[in-house]
Amino acid sequence: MPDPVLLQHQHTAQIEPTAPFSFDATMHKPDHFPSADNLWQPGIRWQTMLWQNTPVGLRYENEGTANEPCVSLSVWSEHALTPAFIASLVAEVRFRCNFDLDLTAFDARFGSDPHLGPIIHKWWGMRPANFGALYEYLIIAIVLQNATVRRSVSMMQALFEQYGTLLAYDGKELYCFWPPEVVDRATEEELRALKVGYRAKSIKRVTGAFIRKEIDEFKLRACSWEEQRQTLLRLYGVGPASVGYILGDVFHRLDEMVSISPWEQRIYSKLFFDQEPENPVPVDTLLCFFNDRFTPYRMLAVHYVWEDLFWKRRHESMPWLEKLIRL
DNA sequence: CATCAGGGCCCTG
DNA sequence: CAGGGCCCTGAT
Repeated sequence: MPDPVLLQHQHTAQIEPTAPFSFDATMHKPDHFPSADNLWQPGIRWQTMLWQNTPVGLRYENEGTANEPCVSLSVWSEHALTPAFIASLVAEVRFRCNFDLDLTAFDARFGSDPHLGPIIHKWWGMRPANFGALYEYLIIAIVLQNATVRRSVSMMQALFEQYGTLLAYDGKELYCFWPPEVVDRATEEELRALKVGYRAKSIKRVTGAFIRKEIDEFKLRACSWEEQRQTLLRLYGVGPASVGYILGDVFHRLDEMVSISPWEQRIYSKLFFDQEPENPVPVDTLLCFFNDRFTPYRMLAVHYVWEDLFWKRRHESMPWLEKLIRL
């Protein structure tokens, strides 16, 4: 391991998310594969962040309750930060973590639903969240493609070790994502040496699109849902499955539900129809069902059921699920 | 040892 | 619009 960059300056800010807010169910997603840029324990999430080209180490801490939410955000940096920098960073994490999401309409509509209601109350205030930048999510999406979880983890780790920056703060050592310029300078062969295989080409070309400013995360936020979809689909190596995740997680499209991959199909079949994975419900049937039941919150509704399943998995073994996850 | 499919996507015919 | 190929890895 390289010598970490020691972050010695610490700033703190208080954030009050909208109520209701579930800290743990929002700030930790048990279905995400572990990656060296973050760490979680109940009540605390550590997360590195490259903001305005400055690597920082974040610690989110729960200091509130579901109905009186309060998050204390500590920011570690190599050099002292200006108030303007902190302010823009706080605004950005408010967006990324969905701290301003208003769940009241969703809760009112589905809170007494026989299936969804109990799950909503169990994870009261949970919201979809994404802790990184669009560029970073794209890299993760590419690394996820056509690979088992174990392999995705090792590809991501190799990329961090080669191109990321190791940060030391708050007694932790975590990698920070690289700016696109760093991977832009790398060759495809260099990437392939990290065993990312044919994904090297996608990583290079997506990185190039950011370098050439063909895509801008902040401009894209203001675009329509379909404009966002088309812009993302134009990226080489990014198809409908990756775009679906990005529209939901990065752009908070709570009704996104377009593509269902075979493994998701089998899990949905079990969760919503109690069908065994061997003979799953057809994708079209699932899409119609979600459409009828959950519009305009198809992604959000499914997110609750999905996350509930993966939280359960932490202390309950579910052999049918283990088979589908393929570690 | 060989073969195959995996938490997709591109490209070709 | 269907299907082969793609890097690698682990399961069979």
